[in-house]
Amino acid sequence: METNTNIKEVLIESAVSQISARSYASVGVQELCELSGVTKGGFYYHFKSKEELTLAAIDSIWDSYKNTILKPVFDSDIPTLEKFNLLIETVYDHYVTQKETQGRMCGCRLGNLAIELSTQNESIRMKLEEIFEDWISFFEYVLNDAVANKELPENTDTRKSAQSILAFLQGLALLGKTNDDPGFMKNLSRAVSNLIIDSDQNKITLNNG
Amino acid sequence: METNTNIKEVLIESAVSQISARSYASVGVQELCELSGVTKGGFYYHFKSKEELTLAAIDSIWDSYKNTILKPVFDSDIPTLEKFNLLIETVYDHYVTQKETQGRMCGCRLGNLAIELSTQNESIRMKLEEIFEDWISFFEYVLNDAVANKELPENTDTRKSAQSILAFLQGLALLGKTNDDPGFMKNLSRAVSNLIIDSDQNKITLNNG
DNA sequence: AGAATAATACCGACTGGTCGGTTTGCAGAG
DNA sequence: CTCTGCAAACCGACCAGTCGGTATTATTCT
Repeated sequence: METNTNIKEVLIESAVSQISARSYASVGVQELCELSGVTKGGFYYHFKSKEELTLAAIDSIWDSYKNTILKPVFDSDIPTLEKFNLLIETVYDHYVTQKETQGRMCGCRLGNLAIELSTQNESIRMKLEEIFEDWISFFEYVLNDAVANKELPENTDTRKSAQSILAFLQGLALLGKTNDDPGFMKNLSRAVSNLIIDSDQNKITLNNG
Repeated sequence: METNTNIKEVLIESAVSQISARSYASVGVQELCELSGVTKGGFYYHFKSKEELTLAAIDSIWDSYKNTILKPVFDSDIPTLEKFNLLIETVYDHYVTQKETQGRMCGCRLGNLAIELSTQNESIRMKLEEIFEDWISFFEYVLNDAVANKELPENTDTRKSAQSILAFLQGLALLGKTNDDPGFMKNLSRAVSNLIIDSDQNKITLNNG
């Protein structure tokens, strides 16, 4: 007999959308089952717990962020610094769309889970820690490339800069969510590049600034 | 008979510490009562709901942040830009202490509630929106002062800069919480001042940079 | 081939417990 | 005798997770 492979995927999709729109705690397994046309038994046949489903949902969110935001932006053929400006603009557009389609600005799906669950669920915390590390490493790699291409000076602290940029993104998402308004990111695309610093914590002086 | 005014305060204190260490959803009214030596009847005599207690807890947190962090830092007699550097260092110390005393890095208590509840509880969301607005206005006021004192140029975008600084703080707290490590803020004190931008979104060129 | 057996994929009623909140009881002060 | 300031018992709703059962397919044995 074949597994209906859709069940897992449909449940993950429901989990992503519901948990993102509300919170982990407020979304019930029963509710997820009803939304997905699955019974409780079906759920627990495929996932051993709500936590396990959430772990799968987190992977799915991260894949989606990489494919729909990071890759398009950083594969574009523009100078490195402009890529980071474009990133902010793309994320801004993303949140505007979110607000239009869901009626709400829900912030970063990973940041939301990180804050809600980091002190409560160690395996989820660890997964998110790894993902944020991937995210930071990705930025770091891009910046290292820019150093190699002489777009940035040798003494650029690419690690700290990458961390700062992710922190800035997460913070803007938090404020945007609180105000239910993506506007916090508007007109800040150029501000990100200010977070690229050298090893003495001074801002990099740009050629094209 | 006199109201035991301690009950409200003790409950608020318990709520602040428990909700900060875990989450709003995971902390029960019953539990709060037990920790505070109060019965449920007592609780609901003083607060009409868990939400109302939380609203009071949020006020208490904001008061505490203002008195123990913002005032000491910004009342100090140093140049404006160094105040922002000092802010980051002070917040870092705050989180280090938090981790030592509670065994956990729990992030910003207001940011945590903002992310968990903004999509679920409109009155809490509005209260946090107001508090963040106060916070931003405070930074903005400090920056405006610096412009008036010629510490910053005329065309400084104090509003956007203030927003960016708060976002950065919140983002660093989020990453720190996820990694259960305040280290993200270490050696970033000088980076904040990079977020002070002019009306063309260029970083302010400093005299003392 | 065909019967017997096993494994898979799923169903939905049910369990023990927790939730926020209510109702009633009651001691002491005015 | 009443009103305040609680205490204690209680309420229905809901929670994640379990369990006995079933239908369908795969495998083994003859």
